[in-house]
Amino acid sequence: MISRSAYLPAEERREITVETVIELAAEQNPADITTGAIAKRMGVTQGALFRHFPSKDAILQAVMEWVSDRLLARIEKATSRAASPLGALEAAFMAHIDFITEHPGVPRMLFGELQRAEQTVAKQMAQTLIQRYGERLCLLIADGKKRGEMAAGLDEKAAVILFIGTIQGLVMQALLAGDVKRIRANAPGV
Amino acid sequence: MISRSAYLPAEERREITVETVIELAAEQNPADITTGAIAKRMGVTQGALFRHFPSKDAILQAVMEWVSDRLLARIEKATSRAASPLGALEAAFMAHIDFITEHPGVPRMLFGELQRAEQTVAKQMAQTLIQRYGERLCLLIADGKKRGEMAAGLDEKAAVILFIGTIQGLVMQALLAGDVKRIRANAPGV
DNA sequence: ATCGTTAGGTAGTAGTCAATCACTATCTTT
DNA sequence: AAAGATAGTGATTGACTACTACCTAACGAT
Repeated sequence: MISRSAYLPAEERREITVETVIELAAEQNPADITTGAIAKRMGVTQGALFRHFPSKDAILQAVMEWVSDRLLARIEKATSRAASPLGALEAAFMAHIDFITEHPGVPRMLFGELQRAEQTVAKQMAQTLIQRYGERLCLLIADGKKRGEMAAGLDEKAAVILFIGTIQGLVMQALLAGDVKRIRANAPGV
Repeated sequence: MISRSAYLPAEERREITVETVIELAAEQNPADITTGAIAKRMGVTQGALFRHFPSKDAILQAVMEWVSDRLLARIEKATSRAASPLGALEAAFMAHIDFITEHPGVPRMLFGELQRAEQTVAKQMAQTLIQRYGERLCLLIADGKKRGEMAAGLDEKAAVILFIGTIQGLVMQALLAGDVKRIRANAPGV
């Protein structure tokens, strides 16, 4: 069959919706992505979205789930391939940067969620994502200290803040320059 | 006169408005601070705001101006008192952290502005603020290299990203924990 | 081929928001 | 004390939002 069917199955629609939101987040403020804008980009009417999601927040929730799964999986994969803890950290860093380069909307959505006042489910997911990420890094650093790869006096929590902060800094620079590719160019130097 | 007059002069109202916005930004998502919420906090009606500002964006613009002036002045003051470039960097770091601790809404507003898609005047001011800040740091680092305080091979731009990124990281941690004081506690360690 | 199920369209509703405007209260100048 | 100027009120407007109810078109199993 060459021609696609006019209707998509529900699961596929949900997937496409999530990807569309991340796509839109790369172009505009995640805070004012409307359901209308999402639907328009998908080539459907606005009301159709609510056949697959009970609310807008449920959409954001699905997005955070998507991000969590993919990002953590990539980090896991990258670190497991590395020989030493230090190498694993570097691999995690580059994997993270690669992920963001592919999906520039992701850090914006994450930060946007964290900014929210109400404790939504989506915000909770963003929080646990970063928390789990931090723990993973903490383990790597502890491991590195044991093997003598890193200074024993190193404060692990501070190091984690530095690690994530550096990525945030790169993202912010890209936000300022409006240029996503610059991230990749600067990353090795840092 | 003990009792205040019922009406405030325009200049004072503008000042209070700006401070109120920063206050609100510390408690909720800057993106959805409404003119109604600002007015309510000030104890005036919503319409009254538009007697002193032509639009909501003009209010945000005034806020960014307020932030720019105060933050840069503090950094300048802190760095000028330091004996060496390295000491100046440390002083700038702590001055910045202090400023954020006093006004937790500031980084949130800054980041919120940078996220916006449209090129508003407020966004431009945020951009130039960070740009000028970065240049100032760059000079300090270059100076430090000359005096041999820092490694000559150090990439200045990367170092600046690290510097600002670290502060961003601390802010994000506070955002996660919902605890502003933690910033100050962790700062020296980093 | 038929019929129940599911995806999507159409056309709304209720609510919120920034901005406006006619009016009133307060202050200042003379 | 009168008059003009300024600060603030309160009601309203129009644009935009998430969400819904009802209907139609396509699908899939028998």
